[in-house]
Amino acid sequence: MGEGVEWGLHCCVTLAWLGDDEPVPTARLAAWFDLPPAYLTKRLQALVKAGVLSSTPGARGGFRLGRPPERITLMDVVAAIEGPDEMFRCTEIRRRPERSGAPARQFPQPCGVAAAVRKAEMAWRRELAGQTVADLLAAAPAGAADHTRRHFPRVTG
Amino acid sequence: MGEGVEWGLHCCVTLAWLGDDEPVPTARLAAWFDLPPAYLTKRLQALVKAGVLSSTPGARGGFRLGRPPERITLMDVVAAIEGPDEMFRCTEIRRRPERSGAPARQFPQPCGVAAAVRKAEMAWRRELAGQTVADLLAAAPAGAADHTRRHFPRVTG
DNA sequence: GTCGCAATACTCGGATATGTCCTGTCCGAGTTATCAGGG
DNA sequence: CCCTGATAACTCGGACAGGACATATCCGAGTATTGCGAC
Repeated sequence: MGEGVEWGLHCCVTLAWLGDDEPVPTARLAAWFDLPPAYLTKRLQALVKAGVLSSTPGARGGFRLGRPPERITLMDVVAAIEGPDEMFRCTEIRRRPERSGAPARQFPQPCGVAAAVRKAEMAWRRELAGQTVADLLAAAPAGAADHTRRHFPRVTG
Repeated sequence: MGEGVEWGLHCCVTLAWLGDDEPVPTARLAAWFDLPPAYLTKRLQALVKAGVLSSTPGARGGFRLGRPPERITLMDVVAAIEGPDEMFRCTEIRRRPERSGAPARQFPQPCGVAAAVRKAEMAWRRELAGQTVADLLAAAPAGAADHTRRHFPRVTG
């Protein structure tokens, strides 16, 4: 997993705390978390394309949540940033004996090995899809939202 | 996930089918699956170090299963090949506002974001640990073992 | 005031370095079986 | 028949090259707000 996932999730939580009265520019988020601004922008754009965030261009523009926190699952964020492809890619190794001279056979689909690993992968995805940004907000300590709302605007971007 | 995982699992299944009367050299496995021999060796060595396989040096040496298939979980193979580190690494982004001028706070440990993702990661690991190579053998089609035993020795390494 | 115009502050998308890790190869050292030759 | 030594067949570990992908930066284009000046 790239670290972009961590960035994305923390940005979502922060945006939720700040509310969506007015959009937050990337420069501020980058300054807050001490991240490279240009690169963070790329990641946020990916979240916009997935509908997790919405962006408003122009002066006083920036990013805000694309929908309420209860409807943003961790799976949404991970999928948007890491890309849609699964972590286990079956290259059909099992068929290669044919290249090496063995006679062709009937193979069940999918490959048993691939199916087994994918079962685990589905558990991972299901667990991610079962948690929302709202859950993260609920689990955060009491003063966290206030602390953010108080000091975020003061950070020099 | 690197493709080494697929290699490792298929090799385990094949080794199980071939039985452990006599060890199987890497060159044969590589020829069977049409894989780069030197690189496959590296992966098998990792499995040996984890106890999944055992190796016998010298002429007529090679690899065989390190323990019965029922006691080799998919987690064992994945951990041996992919390494012990978790896929999500928390870099404690949440603390960085302090660097940017915000006052220090008390943070719960672990970070809520990290905990949420790790919960999903645990589901993935649990699912992998719940399946063994023996399960893969049981799920394979009827003739697969025979087919392998018949044609494997004929492949020119 | 208000209309128009320029400057500013943002996002968006693409092009481009840089770095890190996965993939793949090679070589030397150690270990064991096999085999040939001499007693 | 047995002992000995050489050869061959393997694993093991490290060093190293190449390429793919993640990381990071920069620039031009588009868009909205703000502010200024003229009427």
